[in-house]
Amino acid sequence: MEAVEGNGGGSGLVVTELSHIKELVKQLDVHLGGSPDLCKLLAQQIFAVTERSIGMIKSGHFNGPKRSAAGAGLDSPPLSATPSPVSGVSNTPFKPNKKRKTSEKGRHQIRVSSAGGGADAPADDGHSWRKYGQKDILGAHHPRAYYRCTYQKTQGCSATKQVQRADEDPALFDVIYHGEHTCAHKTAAAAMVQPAGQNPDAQSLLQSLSSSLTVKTEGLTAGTQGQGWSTTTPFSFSSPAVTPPEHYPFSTPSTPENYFGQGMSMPTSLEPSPATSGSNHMCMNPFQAQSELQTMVSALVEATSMPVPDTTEETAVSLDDFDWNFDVNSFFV
DNA sequence: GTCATTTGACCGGG
DNA sequence: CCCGGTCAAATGAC
Repeated sequence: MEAVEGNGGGSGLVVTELSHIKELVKQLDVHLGGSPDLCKLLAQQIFAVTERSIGMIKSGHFNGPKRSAAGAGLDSPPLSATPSPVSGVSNTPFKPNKKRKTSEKGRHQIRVSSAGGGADAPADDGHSWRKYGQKDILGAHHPRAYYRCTYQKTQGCSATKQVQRADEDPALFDVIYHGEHTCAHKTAAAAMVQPAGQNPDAQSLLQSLSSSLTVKTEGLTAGTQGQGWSTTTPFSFSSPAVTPPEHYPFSTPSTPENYFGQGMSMPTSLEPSPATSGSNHMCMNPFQAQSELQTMVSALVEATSMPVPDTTEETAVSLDDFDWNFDVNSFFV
């Protein structure tokens, strides 16, 4: 089989790695046994993104996001986290700058589905947000909502996010995260800290998974240089237990069913036909996909290392609900 | 009463 | 001047 054209010979390896990921996740499901459903949720996310990546690579269409914001000049978080505009209270009636430069802390854009279908916003991402503004954006069909961490005032958390419904598909939302959460308050999903490893086997698998992802990303970088995307995925997996990125796309502490009940686009609808890839909203380029994958995997690593909270052993659903047996090699026919 | 959301105004970069 | 991001008063929900 010849590798797919479009981006060097790296794609073949990529697909191989992706199929490997799926196998690993499968095994993970077995090893996790009575793990919380969050683990399962994340595993499903990994599956979905994996398939997306494969689809993109196969079709050779790495159409980036409409707005080049994501791939532009991210990262470069030159601190300055401690602004010193304090003196503003009292005498001086003059207001501080209401606008910040776009060179804020690290940004991270993701695309999520609405929860349930009719929702007007993506579901909880594990943090408490307070809406502080909404604007109609030129050229966009839907307004953009601005959120900031609920605990910005009490704990000085500077995390913010922007949520905007996708132009074409109202079920999808573009979420851009700014800054990192410094607040200690998180919901169950995001509060997973690193106690003691309860499932060493699973952790081992996940670490292996992480390695696969890293290799894959490198392959893509080498094969598709010059596309205009900046490989801005500063995720580091050198240590499995070190602070991973907090903002991973999905997480539902209370009602995880919402995601996969119907709103989530599942495997069956993920592989339409390569020919019509133009009208599809796969607005993530491979690097973004890898970013999502790595983020979710890191969350999984955390999840596996936490003790079972509420002996909800019954929640051990099987991943067999989805077609894990789909053959990656079929893409190369 | 407290807290979150709404909404128009304001600010500043491009 | 235009447009995106933020502020803050008004309003609503609990």
